[in-house]
Amino acid sequence: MQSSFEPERPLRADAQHSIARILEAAEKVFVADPRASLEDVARAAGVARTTVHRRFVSRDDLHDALVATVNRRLREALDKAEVATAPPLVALYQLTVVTLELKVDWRASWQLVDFDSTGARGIDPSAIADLDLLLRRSRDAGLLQPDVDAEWARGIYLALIHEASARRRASESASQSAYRVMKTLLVGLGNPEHDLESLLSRPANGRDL
Amino acid sequence: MQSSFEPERPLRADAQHSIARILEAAEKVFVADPRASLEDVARAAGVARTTVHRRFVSRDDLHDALVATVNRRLREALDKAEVATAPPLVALYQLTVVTLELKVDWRASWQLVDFDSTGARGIDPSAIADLDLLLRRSRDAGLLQPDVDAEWARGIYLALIHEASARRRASESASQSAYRVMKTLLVGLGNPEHDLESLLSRPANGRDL
DNA sequence: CTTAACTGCATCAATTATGTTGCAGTTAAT
DNA sequence: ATTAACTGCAACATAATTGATGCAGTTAAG
Repeated sequence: MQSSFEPERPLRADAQHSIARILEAAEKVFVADPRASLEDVARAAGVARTTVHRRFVSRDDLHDALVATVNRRLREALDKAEVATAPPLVALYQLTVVTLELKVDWRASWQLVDFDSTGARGIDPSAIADLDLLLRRSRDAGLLQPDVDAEWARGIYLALIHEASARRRASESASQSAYRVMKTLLVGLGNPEHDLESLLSRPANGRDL
Repeated sequence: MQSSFEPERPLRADAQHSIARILEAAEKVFVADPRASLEDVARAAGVARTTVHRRFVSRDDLHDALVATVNRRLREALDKAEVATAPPLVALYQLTVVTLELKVDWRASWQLVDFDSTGARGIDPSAIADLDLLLRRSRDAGLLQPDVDAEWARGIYLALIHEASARRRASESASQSAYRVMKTLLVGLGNPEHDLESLLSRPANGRDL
């Protein structure tokens, strides 16, 4: 929210309920069309358009709130997975399951998150830190390649989750999707029978492939 | 474009030039803000707003044209890579290099493409067919796992390219990025020293991880 | 129960985006 | 060189969106 430092008393229960409904409706509507009007959002939320404006100063404010929602849920997911203490593979798997659901349910809001900033639209830096911690622990446990690039690993992990959530079929359970992601992350799609390591042995100059 | 079946004579050279500049400007502007107005686009293109409207009936029409541009370039990339005849690994690598550039230069337009449709905003079905052909050839050549899911493989490949293009650094050359993508696609990020195959041995139920 | 908060509705204001038209000047194509 | 096409500019029209306000009725909270 845009308000400087929230000095106000807590909102009444029905107001909080309105906010929740508006956020959920905004997510639904913006998935279908990011350019949808706030009136569309209000209609989907079952509230009057003025209520949307009362709760969110502007469209930007609403966007900020959606990003905040994603950040909050991501934080919960990280905490739930116990990234700092659980065995890396277990934590990675748990995190994958929950984050998959988060990306399925909050796809449009997720896209509003700016992974390169820490402002109102930025990603929670502690979330990135926790994710990196988990990946580092995975590497140190011998799970990931010792020389793996941290940013690339993080990006790939999130990209795989994104992809899995995008083409998640009704027939596939969350755990199956998570399994897919983990397997692709760790061993890729290559045939283990084939000696791919030698085929890919020229990191200095990719032209040699 | 929206026009039903283009019965008109070819456009004059300067008009074609305007169209090209507008499309490039639209790409630039929409990367920064998908909600930007057509006036912003016109300004960036160095033409009058009315010219934009003359060349593109509506905002939707402009979007269609951007999608068409992506489809055209993708087609060129596939042809250039000789996906049907070149050795799979070579073709895959060539395609990766060119598609990486395409995604870097036309990021916003790429996002307008609907991979699940074949309409005006849909992806060129022949492009998907060619990509699938290449992946099938790769699988048959023993490069990919024999039981790999076609849709998943295609999605992952594009997701990796997307990720690589998103965090492509100035310091990294196109071929280096392509190498990264290929390696991750084929062997993942897992440590080959570690017996990951056995860790990941329960495809039926991911919970057993 | 009392009160303050919240909502819906109607209304108004201001801005912005979209799209069209006419005209004068310029430019590509034959 | 002639002509048709194209562009910029100004002007106009319209619609959509955003945002604010007042008021009456309802509801949560003490």
